[in-house]
Amino acid sequence: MHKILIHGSLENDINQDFQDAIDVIQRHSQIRHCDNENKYYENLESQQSSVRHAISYYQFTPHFEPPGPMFDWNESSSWSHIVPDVSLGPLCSAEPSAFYSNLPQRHGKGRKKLRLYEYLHEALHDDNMGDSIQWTDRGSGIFHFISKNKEKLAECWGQRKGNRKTMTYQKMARALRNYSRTGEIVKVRRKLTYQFNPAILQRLSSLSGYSSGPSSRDMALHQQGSSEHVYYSSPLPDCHYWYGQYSYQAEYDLATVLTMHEEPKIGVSAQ
DNA sequence: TTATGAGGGAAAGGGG
DNA sequence: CCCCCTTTCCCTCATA
Repeated sequence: MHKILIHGSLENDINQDFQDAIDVIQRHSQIRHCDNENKYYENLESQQSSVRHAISYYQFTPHFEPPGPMFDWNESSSWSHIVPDVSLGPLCSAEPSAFYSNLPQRHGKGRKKLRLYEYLHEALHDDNMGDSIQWTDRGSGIFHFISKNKEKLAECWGQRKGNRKTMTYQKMARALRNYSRTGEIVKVRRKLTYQFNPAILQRLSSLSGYSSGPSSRDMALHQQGSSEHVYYSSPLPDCHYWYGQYSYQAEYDLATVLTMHEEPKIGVSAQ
């Protein structure tokens, strides 16, 4: 875990983050064998309602379908190429970056409005947003915001939507919290860290063509995680696995989620 | 103690 | 008008 080859300004953030991740993993590798359930129930007391909602939602929706039809932009969009290192200046421009500027009009047929989780997935593959949002573990859809620049991403989101007032991280995070009820994204117990629903992630990935062609940014992150190979060995969990393991999530912290891939699955998803 | 992040109620906004 | 998905505001709580 010594050498991390990251270019430019990301280095500090990533190093710091990676260090934190290791930290957490080490700290929790000692307790995860016996403490997962305890942690869950412990926290359930404080957030029971929303978590239960999420759980029951999945339980009664074995084949999870995201609410509503998805956007219909196809993978021949500009997603297949990555702008290497284009600076956006202080913030993103009023117009969406060149990277995904063609997306909005691709929503013509079905859902018209871009959803926040879609935007975040875009940003995750946008080099220009690398200082604001990054994959923590792409394989399991875990990502985090960079504290220092998270407001930039929020502002871009707000501009994209054409909101009247400036979007802030706080407000964006409120919207993110709404997802914990419907399940598109859940909170991982680590600062600024969230996780896509695997079904959503899969769809976003296939639509964006990113499952096959990682950007340079992804490669860098891949390298970051390579010293802990379990990061990227994660198969796409099925929905049962998701709600059984992750969506309680909320109560599992990053280390638990990540290390879970090497643990035998707990028999929660039996149904 | 302060700063920062997190959680969520409530109501308004705005598109479909 | 209703519903969905936020957006906006605001308050409380947790923790580093």
